[in-house]
Amino acid sequence: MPKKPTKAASPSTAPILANGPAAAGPDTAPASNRATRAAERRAAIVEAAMEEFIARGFAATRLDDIAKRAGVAKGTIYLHFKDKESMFEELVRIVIVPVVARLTTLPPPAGSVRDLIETFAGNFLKEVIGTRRGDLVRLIVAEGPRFPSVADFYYREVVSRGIAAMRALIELGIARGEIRQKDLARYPQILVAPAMIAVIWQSLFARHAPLDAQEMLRVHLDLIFGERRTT
Amino acid sequence: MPKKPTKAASPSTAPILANGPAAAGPDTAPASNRATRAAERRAAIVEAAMEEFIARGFAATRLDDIAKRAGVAKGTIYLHFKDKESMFEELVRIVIVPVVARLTTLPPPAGSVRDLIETFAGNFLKEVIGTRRGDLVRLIVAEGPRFPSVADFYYREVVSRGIAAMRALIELGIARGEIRQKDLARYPQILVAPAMIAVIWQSLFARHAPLDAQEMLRVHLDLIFGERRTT
Amino acid sequence: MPKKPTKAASPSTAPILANGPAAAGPDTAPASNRATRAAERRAAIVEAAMEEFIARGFAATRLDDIAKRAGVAKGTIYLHFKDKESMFEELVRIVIVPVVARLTTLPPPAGSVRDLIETFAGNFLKEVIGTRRGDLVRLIVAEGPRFPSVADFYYREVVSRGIAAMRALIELGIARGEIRQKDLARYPQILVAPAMIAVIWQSLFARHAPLDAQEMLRVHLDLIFGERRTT
Amino acid sequence: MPKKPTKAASPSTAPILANGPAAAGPDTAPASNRATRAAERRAAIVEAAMEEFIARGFAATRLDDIAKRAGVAKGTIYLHFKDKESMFEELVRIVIVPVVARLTTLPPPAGSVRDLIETFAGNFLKEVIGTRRGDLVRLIVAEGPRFPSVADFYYREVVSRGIAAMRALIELGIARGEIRQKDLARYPQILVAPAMIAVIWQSLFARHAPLDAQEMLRVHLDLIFGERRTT
DNA sequence: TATGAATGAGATTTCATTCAT
DNA sequence: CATGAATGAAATCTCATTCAT
Repeated sequence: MPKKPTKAASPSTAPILANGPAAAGPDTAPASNRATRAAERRAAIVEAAMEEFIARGFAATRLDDIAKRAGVAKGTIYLHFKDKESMFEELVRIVIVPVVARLTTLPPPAGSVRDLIETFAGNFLKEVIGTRRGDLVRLIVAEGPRFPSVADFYYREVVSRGIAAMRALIELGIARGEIRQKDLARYPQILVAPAMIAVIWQSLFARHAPLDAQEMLRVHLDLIFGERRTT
Repeated sequence: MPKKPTKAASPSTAPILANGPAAAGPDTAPASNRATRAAERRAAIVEAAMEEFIARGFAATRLDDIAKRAGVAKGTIYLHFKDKESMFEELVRIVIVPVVARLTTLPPPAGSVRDLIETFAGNFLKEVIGTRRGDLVRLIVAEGPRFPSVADFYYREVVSRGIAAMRALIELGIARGEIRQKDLARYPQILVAPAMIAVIWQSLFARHAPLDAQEMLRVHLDLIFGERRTT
Repeated sequence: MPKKPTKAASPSTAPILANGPAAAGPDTAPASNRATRAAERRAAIVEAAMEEFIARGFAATRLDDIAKRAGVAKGTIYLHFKDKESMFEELVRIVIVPVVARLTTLPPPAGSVRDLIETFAGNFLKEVIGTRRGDLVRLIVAEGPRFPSVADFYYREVVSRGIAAMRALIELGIARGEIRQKDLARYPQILVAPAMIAVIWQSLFARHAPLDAQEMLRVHLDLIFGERRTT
Repeated sequence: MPKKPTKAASPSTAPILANGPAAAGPDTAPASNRATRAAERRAAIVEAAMEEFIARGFAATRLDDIAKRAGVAKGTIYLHFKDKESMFEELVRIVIVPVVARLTTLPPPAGSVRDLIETFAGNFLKEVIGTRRGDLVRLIVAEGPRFPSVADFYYREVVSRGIAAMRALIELGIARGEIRQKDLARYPQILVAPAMIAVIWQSLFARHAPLDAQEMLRVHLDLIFGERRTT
């Protein structure tokens, strides 16, 4: 087995769960009450588990390593999660839910559809491609078949909503005359395909041939909206 | 862990390695000489290992199951492969090489570029999406980061060549006036992105929302070549 | 292979590590705190491993048997030792160190050199020949070539020191006129050779022809110091 | 396990079984008839097995390696020996018998007892210490307890005879007035002890502190016979 | 007679899970 | 609540032995 890279492969070292004091690492100043401490520990476990699962996949991840990285004892993990499997399943939920929550409170749709999509793609580039969150996508692709509940959840919460949102945007674009090909609304996957490819490419082939995701997405949007006059 | 489905999840039950009598299953009539028998066993192991790796991933696959499925004793595997890891690495090579070989002996480019690509895409649909070979792509995406040599090999043998071939086709399309957007040649990934997405979609979400890959690819090609007059 | 004699061949059943309550067997009353219990288990493993290694040699010893004999689970061994090999290497150190420690705190040299050596030889007879410690010497002879680190350690800690001590005694004997042959100081091995032979003889040939080691050593000392007038 | 030294540790590379065309290596010109060929193979197996057993001990020796070294197939070994165990037992006999045979046809006792013993010791030095045959002695010491039949055989054929021969020599020396200490005849082991120590020393400690066995034996004989006037 | 591919019991080692402290 | 030593089932890998060729 390729020896364990103690550090995750991802260039981004920012925690996958970002926000609030509860997400702080284990060496933070001791919080006031019991409940807070427990929440901190739980957050540390989630964070650590995510890193390990991303770096090694479900089966090859050791609870020992998660515990070490989270700065807790092995037994502590079992106070928060039933077992390794359900930990993995819960984890995906825990990590994805806030992301979805943020997406559903989108900025108000202003400007052209292309601008909307470009803004969205820009965020996606910044926050997903080449980050831990991108690795999470790859993790779900990798483990999905063995964790139908994970695949189900991901489809329900992320994919189906994303597809619906894209379809709405496309239809808006068609209605406004920005997009000429009506059939595109039937396959919103086409709109996001290059972005997904970019995510995977970064994980696997970045060191062979770096990919300028931003520029690729621009070319792709030109294909859909027509090339821009001015830049 | 989702209890082991002895049968692979893949809908296609055709062997991933297709050709010749040597690839026959273990219940074939006994062949003449020892060398042939050995080759048969080896092929059975490769076939069985591929199924198991696809169904469970590298770490969760048991050599015991591979042996059982191949109809050989556990020790026999070690006559053909050094250990589990190098078996996995060799396996990917063994399975991919003939595919690449077939691709490089492509039919002579005749007709329009769109026709060429459509023919190619048709083959791809038939032979990859929803088949074991598609699952293999997903497996490589899943295990690539832990098996850099596999990712390297796959990039070198499949991805870089595929990208080059696509770029050549795109440039031909541009030269002939079939494709208007010149920038596309810089990102051939855009051309194949929907096909890759289709592969992954089939593995993960087919039961939630079946995807008509053929139709999606047609829409995508319309985007690139312009919509067809007649259908 | 001569079927496994569950009990060691050695006549002495006293533990090779003698001292303190921590060395007690597994069926002792449970001690107070965890650290003590862990130390007890470790001691039990060391004791059991020594017995098994002596009885069967390194390669033929099964960790299963060590675990059974020590009254612990197989996995427990790996909490204390990295693997079988380093267990063996550590074991020799663990067992030898206290012996060496005791030897270096020798009784103050009093009386004639011959008396000194006879006292020493007497202790050696009682504590080494025909005991587990004697078997340990044979074990080191047996496994030394395959465990250079063990041979090194044994040479450094035991042999070179023993040789040096014997040389000092011989030179003292020469200076006092008790020993006439000056060259003996160049080969202190001659002084201890019969004792070593006795150790090996007991392990291998005792049942064919018992050897009165004590008497043999007396004859040998007569050779060196001259025969005693009275006895 | 200390990685297998493909070459034996012994400095002497001469075969342990020395003589006659039947002992020739595997790449000798093909002999005339079947029986000869079979004898050659058997000899090659014996030779190879001895090397491997000496280098690794009984349990750690692989039949595969013996076969490879002997230049025969693994199955061939089973045409000559029942199994690994009885191969080891027979081996010791096969190797030792001719040695004993040679010893029993000793040169006629001429000259002083000391000269006799010195001649004998000289041969011993040349033919045993630091050679494969010396390693064989160590092997018997190592494996004896697990192979009582080997220890028995060795005691019967070599040790008891050697002891008897030494005793006879000692008694002759006493009768002739060369040896003054009469008790020595009761412990002929004392006579050979330094030689045995030298054998073991070479195997284990030669690289830490080389031992001039010849000189040590001379000093020892001086102890027994008195120091020589002239040299 | 000789081969060496195949076997499968058995060895070492790992690691998710438990539970006394 | 938290711990981490202990467990033991299960995994990988080895190798003496067999047997069809």
